[in-house]
Amino acid sequence: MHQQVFRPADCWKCTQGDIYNRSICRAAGENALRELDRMTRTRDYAKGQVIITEGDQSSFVGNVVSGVVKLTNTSSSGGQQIVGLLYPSDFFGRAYSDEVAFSYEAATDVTLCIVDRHAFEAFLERYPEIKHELLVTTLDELDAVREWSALMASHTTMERLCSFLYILARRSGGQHCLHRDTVDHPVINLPIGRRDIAAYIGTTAETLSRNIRNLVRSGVLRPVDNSNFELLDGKGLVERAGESSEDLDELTGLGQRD
Amino acid sequence: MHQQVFRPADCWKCTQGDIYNRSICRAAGENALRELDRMTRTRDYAKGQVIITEGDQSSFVGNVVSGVVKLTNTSSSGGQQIVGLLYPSDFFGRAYSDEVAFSYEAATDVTLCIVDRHAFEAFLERYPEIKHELLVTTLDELDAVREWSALMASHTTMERLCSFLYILARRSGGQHCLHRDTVDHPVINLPIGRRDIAAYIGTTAETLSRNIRNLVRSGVLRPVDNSNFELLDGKGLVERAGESSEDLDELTGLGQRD
DNA sequence: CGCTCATTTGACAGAAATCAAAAGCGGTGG
DNA sequence: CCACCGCTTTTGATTTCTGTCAAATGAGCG
Repeated sequence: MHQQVFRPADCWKCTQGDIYNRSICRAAGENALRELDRMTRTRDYAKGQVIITEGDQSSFVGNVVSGVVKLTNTSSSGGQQIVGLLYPSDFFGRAYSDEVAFSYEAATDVTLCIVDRHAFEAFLERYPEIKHELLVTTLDELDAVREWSALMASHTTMERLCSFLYILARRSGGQHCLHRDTVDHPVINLPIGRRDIAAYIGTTAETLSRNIRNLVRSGVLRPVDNSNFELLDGKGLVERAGESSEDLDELTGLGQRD
Repeated sequence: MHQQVFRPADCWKCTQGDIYNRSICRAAGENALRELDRMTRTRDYAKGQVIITEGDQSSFVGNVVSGVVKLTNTSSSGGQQIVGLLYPSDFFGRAYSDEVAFSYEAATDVTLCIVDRHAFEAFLERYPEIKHELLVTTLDELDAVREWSALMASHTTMERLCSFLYILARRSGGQHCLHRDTVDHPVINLPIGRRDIAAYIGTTAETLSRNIRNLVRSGVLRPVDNSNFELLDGKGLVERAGESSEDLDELTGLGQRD
């Protein structure tokens, strides 16, 4: 997935590669990185494993190193609602709160770089520049989530689906984890099941299925396998999203910031 | 709206009343408050006036003192989409960014307490405890917006409308600005027009109108005037929202944190 | 009062949810 | 390797809901 070799002793640094440059530790100096090395450790979760359960004590936080984590909100009625997807370099968990508001679940096999929450908070006090980075990151993400929720207020399912796919295309294909068949035809990977996607974009699995079929029939997508689609007509996708690509680009930092 | 008399020279303090206790300056000590007094000023905007335009340089930030501010996202297609509502004590504007992502517009006549953005950022460096408060506030708000966006993924318009109304009931009736006819029948005030509400909850003005009518006919709401409804059956409202009131309560800090 | 704009209402066509059933996929164990 | 099982996804038929167009009503304002 990444060319880089991951070194456990070097977790938060994660080399000069993608993750380091995008996670909050890009603001960390030598000393801070050394400290982080000592206090963090990596942990793997198999697809489907629950990492943190909604309502739990917030005991650790961290970064996604590889794979995709899904953020869910379990409504009292029992329904599980997707609230966001976390990609490599995204921060997860809840600092400065005793309780976590959402569940975190491994959407694929994932590797996380985790750190005790209280230790991390103490660490932030020692390194205000990193705390500052966390604040800026959070503000950016807030903007992104607001924009996302505006997008999800689109009237038709097709608009919402295309917005979702466009963002996925940029996250899964454009930044980390390059998967391309040809230069102009990125492959969009759907890391979660149809039912989850449907709930995420506010529809049902049936309607979602029909809309995907329409995109395939009209030549926008070509199915590779059940969870991978080649994007043949990016322009068509954007048109159907009913938004300009600039607007959609602002959202690339979907699950977590850019 | 508030019994308190607002004193310009005392803006961020805003007296011992509601606003002070809920805004980030609750973390401010004596010295910080004195400084804030000097650097802030209040400004009134008439209903409909634009406070900050999307894409503008982020030149000032502040707190809502009275009234309601609507946060909008202008899509490239020209459509204006409501992204959130800001009530008294809510922070507005964008710190640590040169550009603002959304427009801020006075939904009612409003009074704001404003401060130059760079001066405020410099101020935060001098008072880390307030910067900390801003971080915590932002994290809380992020959770709230995420939950809101999950709510907006409800399938039917009625569910989304009832969730919206429930939150409004708590914001406009429960916390500041108590308006009650009887103990159990709060009055819900709609600070924005139908068209805006419709866009906010992802439907059209026509469908919204029909859904409101249904709520009135089934005895959940009683119209007081065009923008105020008495909530006769709070339980019915929650049932129709398809969520438990606990879930909805977490969202009270809608536009901005709690 | 007459103007404009917002909101409501009605009629209708189109989109989406629902119910029911078939097909596809992934794992297990023979 | 194959058959079987449970699960997800797709498909079809039907009903309900929602968006759209058009027109009437109502509210605010000079």
